[in-house]
Amino acid sequence: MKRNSKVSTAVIRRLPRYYRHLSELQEAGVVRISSSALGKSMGLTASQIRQDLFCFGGFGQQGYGYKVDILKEEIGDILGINRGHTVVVLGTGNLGRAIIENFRFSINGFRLLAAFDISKQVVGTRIAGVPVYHADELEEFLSKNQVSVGLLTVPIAAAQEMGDRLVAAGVPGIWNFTNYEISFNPEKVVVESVHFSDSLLALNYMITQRELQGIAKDSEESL
Amino acid sequence: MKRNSKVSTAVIRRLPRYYRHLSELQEAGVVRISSSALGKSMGLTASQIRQDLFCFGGFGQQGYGYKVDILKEEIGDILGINRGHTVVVLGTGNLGRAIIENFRFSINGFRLLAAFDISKQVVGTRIAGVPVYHADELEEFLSKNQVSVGLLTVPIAAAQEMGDRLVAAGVPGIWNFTNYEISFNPEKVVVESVHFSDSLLALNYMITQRELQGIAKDSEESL
DNA sequence: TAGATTGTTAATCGATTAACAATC
DNA sequence: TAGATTGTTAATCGATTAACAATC
Repeated sequence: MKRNSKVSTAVIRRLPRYYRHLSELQEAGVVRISSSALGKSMGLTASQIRQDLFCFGGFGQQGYGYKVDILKEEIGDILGINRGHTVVVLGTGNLGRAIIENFRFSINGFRLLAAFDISKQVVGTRIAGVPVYHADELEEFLSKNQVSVGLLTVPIAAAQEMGDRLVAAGVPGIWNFTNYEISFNPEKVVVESVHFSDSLLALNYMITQRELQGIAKDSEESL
Repeated sequence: MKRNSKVSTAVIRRLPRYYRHLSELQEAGVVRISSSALGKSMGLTASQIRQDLFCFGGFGQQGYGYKVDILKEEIGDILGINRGHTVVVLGTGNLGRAIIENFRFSINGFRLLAAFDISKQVVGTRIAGVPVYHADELEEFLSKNQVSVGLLTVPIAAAQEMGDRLVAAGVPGIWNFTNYEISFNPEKVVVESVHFSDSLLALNYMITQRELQGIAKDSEESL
């Protein structure tokens, strides 16, 4: 597999979407797809899809298109789905619990090893089969287990400190669900944040634009 | 306020980040900030920030910079935070419940009016003060209340149908947390999706790149 | 006033789209 | 073979960065 040394973030952000769409196609029993058909269903141009895949080498056949299962497999490899990566969850409040119980880690190539909290009520129990340890045991656990990603769902006040402890223990990835701009040495760790409020505010902007256009249109009509 | 008819999505996606950073600055008691200082703290260039704000007209003072409170207020207005928008939540499983209990809607300019579900155990109760109605009552509620956004946390199988019902009732925005590519008439509704798995897969890609670089480096060193 | 920093235009860079030869 | 569709280069478009006059 050819790997362009520098793949743009725009392409990287599209890869999971490709993977998801190809999974849906595969489930629907689609065997083969052309770049133009895939583009139509995803709202992208055929050219862009071919250009994106070209970053990693071609996976199609000229005159035929792409085999859905092969392309899905290849993109999965590029995303690192088969690398045996692992997660621990820090914080088992509502959100942490919801993710533990509902998010299909295995489908995304991750094993969920454990959760950590400080509440006596949950420490020592299991959530959806996942053991919950006391946060004091974090370092010991990390020294005994290869952990790829720490998922932060702790209260904002604890976010930076827990993150620092993960980084200090050599965890290479942080998946941040706290609505807080935690900051780490980018040499040591990759941070991916899910900011619900950024998402809602962007939606709010788009709705507002519609409303304003509606008003503008109305006053035009009333002229 | 000058509104460029066409503001790029790249700019729109940065607006909530500006808003969040300015809120943090305000809380920290910072009164004034220059584009270069804000850029440094957000990882953007000063030029980009000035260019972004220029889309909406200038909010700063030459030779001085930007007043944090004024800029925050202006960006809040651009995002539509003071427009009295409202939300209802569809689905009160773990994730829906977590969002209802933890997400600060009011800080983002939204009022959370109600939740809907089909489970007898929750219908008729309140979650964090929010009434839970039966999904059958959705249309009646929507006809009596101005609802701006429907938050979808229903099971995938129900996502499209519930979304269609929102759209049919004239709800202008859908905030989609189901990991499913629902599709609606873009003339009628704006959809903003939060795909946890896309986020984790992008993180996985970045971690994998690090690992591969590490290996490449190791084998260089061993030469 | 002098210094600082914005508002705004121009230049550069990068991403997307177009085009087409290669080939299945 | 003829038709279809990719891989890949070139052209275009848009976003970011640079520059600097305006002005606080």
